[in-house]
Amino acid sequence: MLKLSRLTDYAAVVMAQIARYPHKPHAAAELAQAVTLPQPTVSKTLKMLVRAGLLVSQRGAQGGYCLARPASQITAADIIAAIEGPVAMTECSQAEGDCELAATCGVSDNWQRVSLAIRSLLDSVTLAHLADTAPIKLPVQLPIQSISLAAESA
Amino acid sequence: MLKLSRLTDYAAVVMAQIARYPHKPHAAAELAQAVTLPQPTVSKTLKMLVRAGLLVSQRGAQGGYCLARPASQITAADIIAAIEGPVAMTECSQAEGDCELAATCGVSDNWQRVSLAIRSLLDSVTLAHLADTAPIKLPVQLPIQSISLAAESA
DNA sequence: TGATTGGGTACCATTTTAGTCCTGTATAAA
DNA sequence: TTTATACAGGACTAAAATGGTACCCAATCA
Repeated sequence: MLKLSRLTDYAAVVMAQIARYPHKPHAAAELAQAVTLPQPTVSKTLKMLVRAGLLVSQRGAQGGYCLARPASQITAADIIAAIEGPVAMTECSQAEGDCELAATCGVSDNWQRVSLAIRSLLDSVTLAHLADTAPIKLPVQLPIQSISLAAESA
Repeated sequence: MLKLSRLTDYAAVVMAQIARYPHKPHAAAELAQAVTLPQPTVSKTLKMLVRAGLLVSQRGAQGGYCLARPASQITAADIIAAIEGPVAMTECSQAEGDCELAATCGVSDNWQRVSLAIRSLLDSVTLAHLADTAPIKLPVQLPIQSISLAAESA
């Protein structure tokens, strides 16, 4: 289904929640309550986001989590990567030379292009967009034939 | 990682292989050999593709698999859907009302838009493109601000 | 009639995912 | 200085998805 994992989904929701009140630290318990999810799970997600550098944490009383940078500078791709690792549609599009089928498959080049296009789409969507209740404006897909700018050839 | 499952990858490779020689039926064993994958696995994949209506099969001696329609009318989204089910990034973007967090999450609308954009990207890539050894021309992502066409608001 | 080739299903092993818990450490306030 | 608060890290378990295989049946053609 090309689906995000559940944790990634949680991460987005939690990040959005923080983004809406960016000026105070948010404790895990508070966030868990706000998004009605079990606390340990939310905690786990938060830790991953810190390790990825998207959140900063403050220990101790009155501590909690804050965005590491403005919501407009955190992308959907960042959040996905924080939980699931780098966005890549196929095995071979993440690391070079790992796929010993490359010779017979003859599809990898084009998959990688698709992967890249999705990646750049996700790069263009920021947390500020996600957290906004108004709809994001996304490019509508034009027919391929009408597009002049092409990916570089391999 | 937002990754395709391995079977989906196989499916694309196998479909591309058939697309390159569209005029004769291809036996599972022949295809397995061509793409150097175990035969039972290739068979399984082929069966799924038939059930999804992307391939037609012919039993008996000299039988095999053919494309159900021209490669230019089979999309990447079709292939993915055949193996993994409909393309949808989040739980709530596939079926309405299944996500009881919708009230607190406040992100679902925008995720759905992103999901739709990816979907239309995948709809625009055909098997003919994938099977082609020349690079596909894909739209380069423009900055969101510069895009005038917006998704309909909910 | 028998060889060939796909169809369907059930099954198993492995990996991934989700979720929980425990113990340790930093911080702020009393 | 003490104590309550809150994050850090890792281990562990349960459940689900995934990948792969095997088996037997049905259709087709020579």
